[in-house]
Amino acid sequence: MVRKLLPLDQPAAAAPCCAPIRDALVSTREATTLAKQFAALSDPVRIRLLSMIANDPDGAVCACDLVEPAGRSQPTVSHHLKVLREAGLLTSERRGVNNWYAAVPAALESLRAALSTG
Amino acid sequence: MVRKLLPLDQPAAAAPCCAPIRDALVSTREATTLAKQFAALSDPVRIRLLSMIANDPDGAVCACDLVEPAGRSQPTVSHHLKVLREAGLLTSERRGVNNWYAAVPAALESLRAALSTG
DNA sequence: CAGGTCTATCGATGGCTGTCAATGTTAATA
DNA sequence: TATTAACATTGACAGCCATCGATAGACCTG
Repeated sequence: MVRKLLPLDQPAAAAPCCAPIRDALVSTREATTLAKQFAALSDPVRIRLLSMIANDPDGAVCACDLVEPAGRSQPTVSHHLKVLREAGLLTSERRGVNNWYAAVPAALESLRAALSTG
Repeated sequence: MVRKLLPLDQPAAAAPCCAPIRDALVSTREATTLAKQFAALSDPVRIRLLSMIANDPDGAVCACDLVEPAGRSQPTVSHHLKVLREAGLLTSERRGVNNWYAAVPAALESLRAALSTG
């Protein structure tokens, strides 16, 4: 956790994927999309990683600073970050040797919308 | 899907379990609780089951009416309903031979809160 | 009581997943 | 170029999970 550069900008917005669960009947396709996103949140290590990143005052966190607080090995943390990124909840940007991760607020908002009424 | 009785009342409210992910750092214990709840939503069949139940005009659905639309065997549907019930997202009530399932709006609201900012 | 219906449970199975050690890859530095 | 640091990928393994057929239990009806 040595050579750092600048944090990255806030990522672009993500459109809501599906109709709200409590608003209308969810199609099989929509259900599959939603299930994948919720699956990304179905691990306590990933929840904590996302929490750390989303609450960072700079808006982005170097991967090197996530290994120790996560309490897992470096490959395992890298794996979890990849899952969160592929679910659209995180973006990553390489800056020199470091990899900076930022949350995607719109993606969380999209999931919130799926749990809402109307 | 024959012998039916009356639907059940709306279930009691569920208190929010954890601090919002985007509001403060989530502890390991909170992360585990949240992860379990999100895991209940990490399957497309369960998403659709929850959607069907939460959108029912009567507020409750007989399990017998969920097997065919779920597209899974009766034991599989029973298993998924159990997962949703144990996650606090559904309640069940036996009425004669039938088992009626109802959504727990406060539980969904609790998950929404975990994804909110502030 | 006998028979039928609804639902949960059991046992088995194939696939997925979290984890780590080892290795590969990329980039900065001497 | 050689070395070091940061990070991803691979391979392996154990545990979990979705699924179904078979079965059991509960309940109504005749």
